Amino acid sequence: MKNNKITIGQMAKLNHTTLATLRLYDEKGLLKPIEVNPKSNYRIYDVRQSMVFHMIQHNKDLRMSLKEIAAVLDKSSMQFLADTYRSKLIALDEQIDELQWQKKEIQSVLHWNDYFSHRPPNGTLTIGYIPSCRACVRTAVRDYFQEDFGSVVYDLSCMEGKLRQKGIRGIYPYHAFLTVKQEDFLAGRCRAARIGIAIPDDCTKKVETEAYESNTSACIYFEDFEQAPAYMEKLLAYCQQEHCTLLGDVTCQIIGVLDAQDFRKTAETLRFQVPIQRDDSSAPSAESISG
Amino acid sequence: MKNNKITIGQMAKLNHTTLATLRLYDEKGLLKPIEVNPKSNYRIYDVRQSMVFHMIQHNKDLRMSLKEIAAVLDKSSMQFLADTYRSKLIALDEQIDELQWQKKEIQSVLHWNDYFSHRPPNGTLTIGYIPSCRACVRTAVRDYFQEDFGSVVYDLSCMEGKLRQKGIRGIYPYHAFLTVKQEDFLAGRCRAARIGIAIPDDCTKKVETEAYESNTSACIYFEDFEQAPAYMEKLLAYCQQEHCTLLGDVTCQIIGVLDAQDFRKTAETLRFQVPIQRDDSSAPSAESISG
DNA sequence: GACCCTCCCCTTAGGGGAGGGTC
DNA sequence: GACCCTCCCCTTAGGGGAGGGTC
Repeated sequence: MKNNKITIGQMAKLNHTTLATLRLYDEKGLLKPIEVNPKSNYRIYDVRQSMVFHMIQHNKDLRMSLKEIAAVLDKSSMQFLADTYRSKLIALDEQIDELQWQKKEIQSVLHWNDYFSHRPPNGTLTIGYIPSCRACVRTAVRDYFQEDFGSVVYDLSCMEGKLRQKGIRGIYPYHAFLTVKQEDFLAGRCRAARIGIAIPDDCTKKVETEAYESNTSACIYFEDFEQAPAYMEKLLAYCQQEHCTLLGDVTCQIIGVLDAQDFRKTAETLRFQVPIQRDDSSAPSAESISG
Repeated sequence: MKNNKITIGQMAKLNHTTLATLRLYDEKGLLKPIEVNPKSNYRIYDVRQSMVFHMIQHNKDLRMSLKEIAAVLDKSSMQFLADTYRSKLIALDEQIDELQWQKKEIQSVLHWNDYFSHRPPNGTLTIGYIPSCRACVRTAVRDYFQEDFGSVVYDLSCMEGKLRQKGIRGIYPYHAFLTVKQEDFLAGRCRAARIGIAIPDDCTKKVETEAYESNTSACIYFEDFEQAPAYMEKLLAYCQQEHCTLLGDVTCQIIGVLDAQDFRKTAETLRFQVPIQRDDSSAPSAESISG
């Protein structure tokens, strides 16, 4: 080390970096050697340039791009540095929020995964608790049950696209559903009335939603959208047999859309559900549907 | 839309994405069209593939790479998906910690920046508060004051490299210092005894450190390392004039290392400081150094 | 005429060579 | 012999063309 001069190899070793990095910084104008041998092109650095290297490295630790770092070096202004850092601080808070969202989202998918893995088998009839939610809902412009699941997917994709534009993401696995009016259900007509997507609690201010109260529902699980009418009939029969009074419209809840054996294929997992009240007296009441 | 079949353009519009993205996913095997016209190579998708696209998009929102997503699709296993997500959760916590560190680091640089901008001018003599710290310290193997600032930079870079390997970063702007023994100071010998780097409080367990207590010090600010001996003499004269009793060794604190006008150049900003007790009585005590 | 195709070049921050001079 | 040089290719997730066929 004569006059503080060192070779690129010594510079790299001193700063625990590589030749490629130093050459890149030279090329990008971040850190140029103080001297270049004109015939061999050998780079010569001053030891004190380690300080500049440390500054660059520190700024990289703060996730700044080389371009941003170059701008700071070019300006060489404390004011500019402070301004840059202050805007970084704001961006950092947003990034932390983003990571928190990702955590929450992963946890909710893990929960769904667990739920899906333990869902009742095809055809199961039950009476169960349905939690409340808020949902973005549209009137069905076509009768999905007369078409096929593709038309449901199409309309849901359109709706999800609009939700995304409003900053609502993570609607996977689909918290989506169709509804069938109670009168159609009773008449055995499997006809879609509305289509909806449940919205996470913290996003309900971003879009217009409707409240769905928690309730006790009679449910039937099934796995083929085309068989929906048949399963709806079974649910109706079940309600009659169990002496249920209907308290609202029927929902066709979409539980899963991907084939559990091949995620690249679609396979519906569905549940018809209708809020009910069970008649404990054997004598049927006026609203009872037991025939 | 015949039989749920749509063109690549319709698929892109439906999912608010681009042709380039769909072609890339085709190439990478993430999402292949159900059909390709053999003579025109036109891609045909099934609307229901939107569901697969949504899954891909959702996983991208969770910062998964296309390779990771492809692995999930290839395995098509709920167990594998859950395992992937659980390891993501752990990684996310680390990333959040990292962002929190960056915030803290930026705030500390902003604070330093403010301090640096308001530092007393060259040659200022003061008596002031010096906060406590813990530092990683080495015996000086050469006398920096007889060489030049390059040798300080060299040794600090070596020390910082070792600290980095132990996971201690962000030692910028340099919280570094040299020390001079009290006896040398009194004899007017500007000779380095030790070299040290202050360690952030939350990292003191990662490396062996020594405690430096807070104190009241007589200080002199200066800006040229080569002039250190002259400024040390001035500090000594000041101590005598102010009837100070020395309470420890002298520290040559490095305040800044980069040129405030050109961040690519080095320019030292320094402060000699020595812990003292001021003798309020005009009669000098035994330890007093007033001549 | 609108839509789709396949190249091809570009972006970040280097890593890892090959082939050839230099201290 | 160890060190350094300049290409050159590679990685991510597409964006933005050009030039040419297709519905």
